[in-house]
Amino acid sequence: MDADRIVVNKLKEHSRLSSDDIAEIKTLSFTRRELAGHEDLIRQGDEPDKSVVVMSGWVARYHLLRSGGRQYLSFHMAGDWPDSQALFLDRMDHAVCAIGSAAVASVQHKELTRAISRRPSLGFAIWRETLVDASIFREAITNNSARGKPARMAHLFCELFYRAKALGHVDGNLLQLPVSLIQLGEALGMAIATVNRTLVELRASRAVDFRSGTLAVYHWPRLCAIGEFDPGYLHLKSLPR
Amino acid sequence: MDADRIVVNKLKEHSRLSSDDIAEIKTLSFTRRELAGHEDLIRQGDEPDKSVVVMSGWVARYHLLRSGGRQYLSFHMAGDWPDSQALFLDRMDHAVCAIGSAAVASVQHKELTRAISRRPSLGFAIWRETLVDASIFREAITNNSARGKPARMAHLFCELFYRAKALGHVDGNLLQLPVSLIQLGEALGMAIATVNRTLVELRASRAVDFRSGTLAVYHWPRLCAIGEFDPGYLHLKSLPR
DNA sequence: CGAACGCTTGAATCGACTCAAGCCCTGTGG
DNA sequence: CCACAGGGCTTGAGTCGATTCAAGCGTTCG
Repeated sequence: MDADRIVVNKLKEHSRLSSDDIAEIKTLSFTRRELAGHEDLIRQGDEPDKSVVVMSGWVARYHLLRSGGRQYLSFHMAGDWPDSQALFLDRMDHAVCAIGSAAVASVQHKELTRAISRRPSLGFAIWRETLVDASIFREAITNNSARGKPARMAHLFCELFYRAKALGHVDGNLLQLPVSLIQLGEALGMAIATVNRTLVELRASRAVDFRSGTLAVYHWPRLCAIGEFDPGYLHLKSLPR
Repeated sequence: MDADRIVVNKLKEHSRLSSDDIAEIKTLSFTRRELAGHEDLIRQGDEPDKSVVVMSGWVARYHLLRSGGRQYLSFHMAGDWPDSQALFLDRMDHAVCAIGSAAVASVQHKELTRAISRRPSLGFAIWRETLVDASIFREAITNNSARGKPARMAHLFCELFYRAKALGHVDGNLLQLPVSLIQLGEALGMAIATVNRTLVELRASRAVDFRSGTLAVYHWPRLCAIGEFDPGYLHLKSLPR
């Protein structure tokens, strides 16, 4: 799929786009780039001059820790803008890497700001995109701080599945999600041993299974219950299911 | 101080404002409101039609948990826009309450969007404000997920002190911060007993003391070291100290 | 003066982490 | 084609630390 199609599709999740907005998006020139697994796309401290949209696969944002470890902050799939913030914040306070092989498309900031100044409503849509992003971060704070381990993991699964479903990336009850248990632990703030034990526990609930890079949702309502998941914070206009 | 002065002062932290931008800000009509301690200003699920700037005291954002408890997400002092996101996200996914007695000033969204459409650069400044907000949330994820208890608490103290200093709210080495230990625990994801024990531990370092609503910083470099604090994520143009 | 709230502290419990060993699968080189 | 090395996953045992529970103190406010 073309980058502009993906962008329009994504922004329509939460914003109304006029045909002029869409036409403006079509004028943007995207440059495609393929990424190998674990490849860094942007590093902490970089001052990028372009913004990136995910075209396929997954990309993640993370903080580098003093210890050398990572704190994963968010996961992004086709349609997401993992560095939309860089448009107005010069220096990256976090890094972005590929999770499994992925592809992205980048636009020059200059082009984007020109488009925004021509179509302010397009700017508002992208702004809204960054605000949803912030909302997801808030939920992550609560998730990692206030919920028990099984609920925490279930909540992440719920969110990723729900977002992927909204963007049409779910195949039946399966979602390809090539994260390792180590990365899962670095996202949820748990040691790898605990990640695995929690996974075993969740399997026993017969609501989800995550193994070898595939998330299988067997019982959505029960999974939501375990994860205390309420999708309101994702601010999607059309709430699937 | 007038609301427009406070707003200009705050936005100048990270954005360049032209005299036209400032003039536009001065046209906004703010309504002042006094808040008692613990009073809710905005509730989860609300659909506010105005934005709020803190005038004095502290305000906090929080998620209500199923258990009835709270997860505090961020603390805001005079100059901050604790609900800037509500401009473009209709439904509040979190609540805002006063910490101690506080005052806020509100503007109608309509007025604000009108001002933004007239002065796009003003919109960019507010947008940047929301992006810094998101950056602070990201740091909170890392703080609450990856750092040990003393570092976690020290980091929060560093952030609040640094931000307050930048806005001129610090008096010598003292910062008025009327949060209870319970609230501190609900922000940092620790039980109250642990909060107190960690406080004792930090006192022993002779770098900080927090008691009866006052934060005293005795040794800033050591406090930063304990909290692994690097202010880059606050994206301030002029970095004090 | 009594009640309520917030802070403090100790003791016991529980859960997560670390450490360690072993497994499976994959990819590589002999 | 098989052996081996490495990475990721799995699991158990022991340790450590945070939580819970509980009691007591101080201050504030009605």
